[in-house]
Amino acid sequence: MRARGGLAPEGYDKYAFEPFAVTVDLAVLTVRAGELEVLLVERGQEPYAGRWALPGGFVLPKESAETAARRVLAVETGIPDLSRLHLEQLRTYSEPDRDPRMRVVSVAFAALLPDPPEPHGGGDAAQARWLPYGSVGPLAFDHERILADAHERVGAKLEYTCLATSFCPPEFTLGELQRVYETVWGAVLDRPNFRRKVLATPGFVEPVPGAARLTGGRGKPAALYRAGGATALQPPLLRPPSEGRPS
Amino acid sequence: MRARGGLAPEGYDKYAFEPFAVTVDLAVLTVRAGELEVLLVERGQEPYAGRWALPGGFVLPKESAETAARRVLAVETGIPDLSRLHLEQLRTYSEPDRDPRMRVVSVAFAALLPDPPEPHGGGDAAQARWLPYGSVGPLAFDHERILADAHERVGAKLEYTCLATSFCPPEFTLGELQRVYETVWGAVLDRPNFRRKVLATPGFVEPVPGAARLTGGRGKPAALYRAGGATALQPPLLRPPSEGRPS
DNA sequence: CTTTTTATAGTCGTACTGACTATTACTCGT
DNA sequence: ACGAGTAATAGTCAGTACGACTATAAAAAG
Repeated sequence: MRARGGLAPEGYDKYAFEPFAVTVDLAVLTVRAGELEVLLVERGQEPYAGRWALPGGFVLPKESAETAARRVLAVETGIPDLSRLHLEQLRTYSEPDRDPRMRVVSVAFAALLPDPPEPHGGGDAAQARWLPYGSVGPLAFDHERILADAHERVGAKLEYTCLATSFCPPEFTLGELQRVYETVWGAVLDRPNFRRKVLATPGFVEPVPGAARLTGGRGKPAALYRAGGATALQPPLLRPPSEGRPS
Repeated sequence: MRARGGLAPEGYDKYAFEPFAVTVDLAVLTVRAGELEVLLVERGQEPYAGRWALPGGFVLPKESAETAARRVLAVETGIPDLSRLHLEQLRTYSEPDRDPRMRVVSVAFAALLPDPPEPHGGGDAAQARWLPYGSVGPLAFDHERILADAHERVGAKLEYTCLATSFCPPEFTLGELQRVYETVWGAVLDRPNFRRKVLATPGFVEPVPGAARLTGGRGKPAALYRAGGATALQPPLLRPPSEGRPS
C-alpha cells in the first residue's frame, strides 16, 4: 500500500499508511433517584438506524479528541450547560471491523453529569434520552462494550478518587453521596461507616456551615457538604467484595 | 468542510470529516540491574532527525492498534521473542499540532518486557537502545509526556495488580520482585514487610519446590517463585507516601 | 573463622474497617 | 397531640493490615 494522493506530505513519502476516520464516543452516566442512567441517542440512519447508541461523532481537523467530545455532546443532546461535565478518556477502540462501512477508530470517553438535564435530539441523533443502565437493549456498533468498560472504570475510580462528588449537585448530603456509591456499585453500604470514612478523609467534603436539607421530606434533616479540594482517597474506599468480580 | 473524494462511503455523505493518520507509540519499560530503562529508537529522518523517540508507526488498514503495536515493536527493534511482552493501552494523544507535518492521532501503549533483550534498529529507526529512564534527554514530538504518563500508570498499577511479575523472568526471588517495586517507584521498601504482604496475597506468587538461587553470589540463597494465578492485589500494596505526589 | 551480605522469622503497637447499638430530629397518620 | 416511622448522627468493639523493628540462618569474601 502506498499513501493516497494528497495525504502524505513531505517526510512521509516512504511510509505506507491508510487514512482513517477518527471519532469520539461518550458514555455519559448520571444518578437520578437512586438509579444509574446513561445518555443515549437514537440513530437516524443506517447502519443500525433506529437503534440506541452512545453520542459520538467525528473529530474535526483542528480539534483534540477532548474538544470534539464536548462539542459532539452539546450538538447531539442540546444540553446547554456542560460546565459540570466530568470527562475522562477511557480507551480507543480500533478493531478493523467495528464499523461495517469503513475504517473508524474511536476514542471513547467516560463522562459524568450531575443533576441530569433534559436532552434534545440534534445533529445526527433522531432523539436523545437518559435510559436506565440496566435496561439498555442491544446498542449500535460495539457501544455495549464501551458502556460496560466505562461503568467498570467509573466504579473503580470511585474507590480511590473523590470522583463521586461529580455525580452530585454543588451542595449535597452524605446520604446522597452514599447513594451514588451504592447506585454505581450496585451494593449496599453501611451508613455510619460510610460517614466515618468520608469525614475522616481530609479534603473529600467540606461542610456548608449552618445549612441543612430534608431528603425527601422525612427523617432528620441532613447537613450539607461541598466537594473539598482533594482528588484522591487514601486509603481507598473499597467496594464490598462480590462474587461477580474476580479478586 | 466536506469529506474528501473517495473517503466518504454510503451513509457518511452528509458528514463532514477529515481523514487522519493513526499511529501507535510504545513506552516499553524494563528493569535491569536495579535500574529502570526505556526502549528508545533514534529517528532517521526529519522532523527530529537524530533525536531519540519512542518506537512507533502507522496502524495498517486491517490491524487493530494492539496488533500494530506488536508489529511495530518487532520491526523497529528486531527483538525476536515478544511473547512475554505485557502491552496495555495508555491513552490516545490527539492534540492537533503534535506532529508538525500533518494530523496524526496516536494510540499510546505502556509495555513491560522482562530480561531485556538487545534491540537492533530497523524500519525507520536508525538504531534502537535501552536507555536509563532518568537520563532520557529531550525526546521527539510529545514522547516525553507519553513516557511520563506510562511511568505513572505502571507505578500505579503495581499498587493494586500483580503486574510486577511481568518485569521478572519466569522464576524469580522475592528480592528481585521487591527490586522491581523499588526501581519503578524510586523508593526503598522494608524487606520483611514486603515478604509478608506478597506471601499473604493468595495467588500473587507460588513457590518453586526445592529451588533456590544465589542472588549475585552473596548471602543466603533465596527461594524461587513463579507468578501465581491472581491478577489483582487486595488490599493494595501502596507506595510509601512521598512529597512529590499529591495525596 | 570472622565479617559481610542477603534471606527469613517473628514481635509490637497503631490505624483502619466491618458489624453493631443508641440517640436525635424530623414527618406522617390518627 | 402523640406515637410510629424514617433518616441522620454518635459511638463501641473486635479483627485485620501495616509500619517499624529485632533476631536468626545461610551463604561468600577476606
